[in-house]
Order: sequence, then C-alpha cells, then structure tokens
Amino acid sequence: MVTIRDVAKHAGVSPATVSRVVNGLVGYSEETRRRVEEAVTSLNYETDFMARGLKTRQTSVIGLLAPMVSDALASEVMRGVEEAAREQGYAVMLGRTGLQSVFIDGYLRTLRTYRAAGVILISAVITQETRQILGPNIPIISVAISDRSGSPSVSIDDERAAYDATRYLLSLGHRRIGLLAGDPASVFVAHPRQRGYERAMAEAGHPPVVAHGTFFYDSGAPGLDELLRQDPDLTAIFAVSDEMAAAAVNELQERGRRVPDDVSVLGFDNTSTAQHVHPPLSTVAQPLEEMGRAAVRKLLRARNLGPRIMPHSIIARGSTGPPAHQHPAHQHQPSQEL
Amino acid sequence: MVTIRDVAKHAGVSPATVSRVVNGLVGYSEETRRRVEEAVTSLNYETDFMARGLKTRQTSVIGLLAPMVSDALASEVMRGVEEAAREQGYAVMLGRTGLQSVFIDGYLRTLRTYRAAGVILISAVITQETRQILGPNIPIISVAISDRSGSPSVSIDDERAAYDATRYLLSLGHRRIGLLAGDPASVFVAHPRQRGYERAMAEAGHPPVVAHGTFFYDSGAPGLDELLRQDPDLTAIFAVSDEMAAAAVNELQERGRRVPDDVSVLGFDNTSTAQHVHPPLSTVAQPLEEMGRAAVRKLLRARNLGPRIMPHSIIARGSTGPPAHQHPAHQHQPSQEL
DNA sequence: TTGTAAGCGTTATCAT
DNA sequence: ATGATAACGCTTACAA
Repeated sequence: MVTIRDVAKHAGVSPATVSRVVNGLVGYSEETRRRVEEAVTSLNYETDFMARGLKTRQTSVIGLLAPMVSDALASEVMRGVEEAAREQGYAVMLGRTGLQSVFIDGYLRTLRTYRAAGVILISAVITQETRQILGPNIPIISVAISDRSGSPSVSIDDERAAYDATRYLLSLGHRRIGLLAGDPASVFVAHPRQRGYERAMAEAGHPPVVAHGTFFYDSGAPGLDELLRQDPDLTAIFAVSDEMAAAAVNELQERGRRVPDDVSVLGFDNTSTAQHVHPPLSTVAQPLEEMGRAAVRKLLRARNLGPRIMPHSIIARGSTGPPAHQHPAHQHQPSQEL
Repeated sequence: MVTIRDVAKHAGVSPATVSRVVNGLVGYSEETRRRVEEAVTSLNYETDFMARGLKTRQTSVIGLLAPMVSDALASEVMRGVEEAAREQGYAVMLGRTGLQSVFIDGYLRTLRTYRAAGVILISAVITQETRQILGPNIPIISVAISDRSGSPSVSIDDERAAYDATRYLLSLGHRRIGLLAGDPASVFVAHPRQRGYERAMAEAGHPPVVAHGTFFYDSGAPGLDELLRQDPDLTAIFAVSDEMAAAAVNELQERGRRVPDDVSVLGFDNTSTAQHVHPPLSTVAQPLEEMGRAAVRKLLRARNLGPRIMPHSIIARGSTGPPAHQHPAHQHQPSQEL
C-alpha cells in the first residue's frame, strides 16, 4: 500500500505538506503543489479513510435506514440519496429496518462507531431514543414522513395532499368517495392522509367511508370489499398507497366494474406500480428522488433545522374520471367541473 | 468517548487484555473475563471501527453495487444481502451503478480505501479491470447474472430457465410463441435467455419470433407490436422480464385480446410487478432473496470459487393457459399436456 | 511556505 | 495469563 510518506518522499517534501495539498488546504507554493500532485498520480496514492477517520473523528459515510414497507417508494428516495451523496463525495451505508425499532437501534450504534457524517431515515420517525443513541455529533433527518416533532425532515404535507386529492375527486363530480386508509399504528403517514380526506369530505358535506389496509397490495382487495360493503354505490376510491390502489383496480375489474367508467380509483405516492396497472393510476405524486437529494444536502449543511415541505401534485392518468351516474334509486347528479 | 484504556482502568487490567476479551481470543482467566465484561457494559464501551480497521487492515463492510436496471429485482437481492450481512455482523455499503462502468470504478476504489471485507455485484459482470482495481485482498462475487468467466457468482442457469419456460408454453399446446427479448448489449442475461428460447423452439420444430426491448415496462408495448407484426397469430408471448410482460398484458387487453384466453403471457424474475397485473403473471422465478444471502455467505467463506447455480422454477398464475385455437386458416391443434 | 512530532484507539509482538 | 510497547496512516499544532 502506498502511504502519504511514500508520496512525500517521491515529491521531496514532508508528509504534512502532502496532506495539505491533498486536502486542498492553504500553505504551499504552486511549484510544491505541482510536484505533490505528480507524485500522487504517478504512485496512484489514495487516502486511507480509516486512518483519516481515526484522526478526524469523521468519515464520509451517510447512513441510510429504509423500512421494508413500500419498497418502490424507498427505492426512489434511495436513488436520490445515493446520487447526491456520490456527488458530494460521500458513501452510503444501507440498513433495512422492519417496523420494529429493534434493528434500527443496532444500525444507529454501528453508524456511530463508524463515525458517520449523518443519518437519513426513510419513512420512520426520529424519536428521543434515536437521538440519544446517535449522540450529539451525528445529525439525522427523516424523509417522506410528516414529522410533527419539529425534527429535521423532508416531506410533503401529507394532510394537505390528501385533502387536495379528495377535492380533486369531488371536483370531478364524485360524492360517494371511499378511503382505503392505512394502519396508523404501523405506518405514520396513514394518519395525516386520513385526516386530509376527512376534512375535505366534511367540508363538502359528505359522510366519510373508510376501510383500513396495510399499504401493501394484498390488503387492497379486502379493503375494497369492506368499503363496498359499507356503501355499494361508491363512485370513487381513494387509496393512500399505489399498491392498494392497484389492487383495487384489479379487484374492481374482476367484479365486472369498469375503471374509471363505473368507479374511479386514485392512488398515492406515484411509484412505478402506478404505471404498471391498466388503466394507469391517477395518483398523488411526491418528488421522491428529489426529496432524497434534498435530505442529503440538508443533512450536510450546518443549519439542518426543522421540517422542509416539498410540493405535492396530482397526476391524472387513466384511472379517474367523472362518475357515470348515481345508483338508479338516487337522484341523478350531472358531473361537474370545478 | 470511552476507549479501551478506560475499560482497562476500570477493570484493573491492561488494554491488551481487554482487547483479548472483547475479541474472544484466548489468554485470560475466567475471573478476568468477568471483570472486563462488567466494565464494558457499565461504561458502555464500543469498539472504534476506525481504529480497529486501521490496525487490522479490514473492516466489516460489504460493498453492494446495484444497477438502476430492474429495481424490483435488485431490491429483492438487496434484502437478502442486507439480512445475511447483519446476521454476520457486517454493514452494507451501497452503490448504485448505471449501465456504464464509470461509477462502478469509483465505488470500487472507495470500497478499497474503506478496506471492505468483500464486494457484491448485482446484475453486473466481473471484469479484469474490476479485479484489478480491487486488488488481491478483497473478494468479489456477482449475483443474478450468468457469468461464463468462472468468477465467483450466484445465479440461476438463465439459458436452462428460458428453455424450460419455453417448454412449459409448448406443453400447454402453444406453437406460435413470440419472445420479448432484452438487449444483449446492455443487459447480460438477455443473451442466455434468448438462447434458451431458441433452443426449445428449434427442438420443437417451430420458427422463433423475436423482438427486442430494454427490460423496462415502456419497451413492452412497442415490443409486443413488433412481435405481432411478425406474426399476428401468436398465441403466447414470453417476455424476459416481468415489466415487459406486464406491459404486454396491458397492451394486449387494450387491443381487445383476452389474457390468457386469446394470448398467454409469461414473465421472468418473479418480482412484485408480476402480482400487480391482472391477471397475475405466470413467470420464471429466481430465488432472489436467497441468492443475496448465499452471496454473502460465499463471499465470507475462504473458498469462494466458481459459480453457484441456484434452482429456478416456473410459477403458473393467471396469465398463461392453453391456446384457444389456431387461426381459422390453420389446422386446429388440440391443447396437449406434456 | 514548510517540517517535526504527537497522537487518534486499536491490535499484535514480545516479554514476563 | 497478563502487560509494555510499537506500529497502522493520517492530521494538526507548533516550530522554524
């Protein structure tokens, strides 16, 4: 292995000077710089991160903790994180965490002993304990989750996004809109999304119709079933994840109902799943990749305080449209544009 | 920060002894062990990986390089890698690589200076250059790619799997089977999969019908179009990725053809995509997660030589069935079980 | 502008 | 069975 001393010898300077040049500090002549750089390339020298880390008490690694939940979502964020990290010269250390915080603690500890430059949490909330394990020197930030604690975070306004999405369905003329919600106990974003829906429905004077799923595909069909049991005349389904929405579309068609002619379906997150169903899913988009990039930048800046809210948007694809007509027994409602 | 000296002092022994106990080496009395362990827990001591890495020239880091291609596939493998690594006390350092090897070289260098314990390559092939950058001390292994070079790898037999898949379609009674192939130039598995299909078709005495896509969803519809142009009477489509197969299913239905009644569709990889289409995709399954786990184990064993072939299987779901009947102009072929 | 030297926290060698 | 001590390769005061 070629060390900094080898380079120093080759360039005829001291190790200290080599270190200065390599790290772009000040305090050497142009001529020296040239000679050192020549030596570096000709010897193919590379800084030993272990030695540097031991000395500086910092490494260029960013810890990235992602849950097993909604892989497609985490994948998008990860892409953004990885790209931004690479551009800034950081490596990404990956940990997959379940819903249990058992693993997350372990990872946090590992990250601390590796002297990580920072930690990014996808779809998980920063607790007191989290902060405590990490100690005061390692910053942490959460992504894609509406954090109410005021901790550093990058996310959309989930409540508002769900509200807007419901308004969108309302503006299409729908009145009987069912919510395929998530389990608030296990997934944090479930709660604000449900609140947004309920607020929009309340404002419009329509009763909410809610069933709970797990965010995963498998829970979509049973959830739809439950919704339809509560109100067989639903003309629109709003699912808080694309996977559940996709399952709803497929199950609806299985039952002989056309999408969107008979029932509209709206998803959430704009993951790749949304485009793989037929018709493709209208959905609420989060700028996932950009959120990942933003998280890295925010983490690495000194001022890493408070939440950062990113814009959401509603992408209308084929799975939503105006309602055909209400159930024969009910009054006919012409579709209305808002 | 609490160091090994603090523990030594607390336990009334030397740092060397603490090190021996912590690392489970020999050379200390039962009584000493007890005292040291008490000190470790009561001081909450944790080994500094940087210092250890500097000294031992090794860290418990496994580098994981995944392409942007077919995210769902990489995700599955990653899960297996991450789990196995954690169980063995290793951390995973993630790099996403494009199809270009530009990034991969950079990551390899980073991994080397971090003194990684080993490197896992998903869907990418180990080249001479790769090996050279890594040096002789860091083992590397590729996953989910049929490597012909004899380098360490974990994969299925892609040629054989495609052959078996085609035979499966043949056994259902299909004669006119189109292949939605991948681009052999950009994705390595494309080639053996195409060969397997061609071999099975040749043996059965049927002409191959081939169109090329990119493995991604978007290339599915155009690919199907091309296939149907070559032979409008195709009764089965075999796509070498689930994404292309999903696109084919959707496009087929868009054109008013029923799946599988009019046309059967078979996918490849058994990613989550396969279950999100309607009807759910029959597909060729690779034990992706298990392959990830196997890769970690193989990497960490001393004897890490040659390829390891994992079993593939064909999962019949709703998208395949016997052909209804041939084109009216042709002879009727009763469906036949093989 | 440049060099010397003292660690960073650990492990490994060599005594005892 | 245990302890001194010397590295590992780097950064950083402090000197010059």
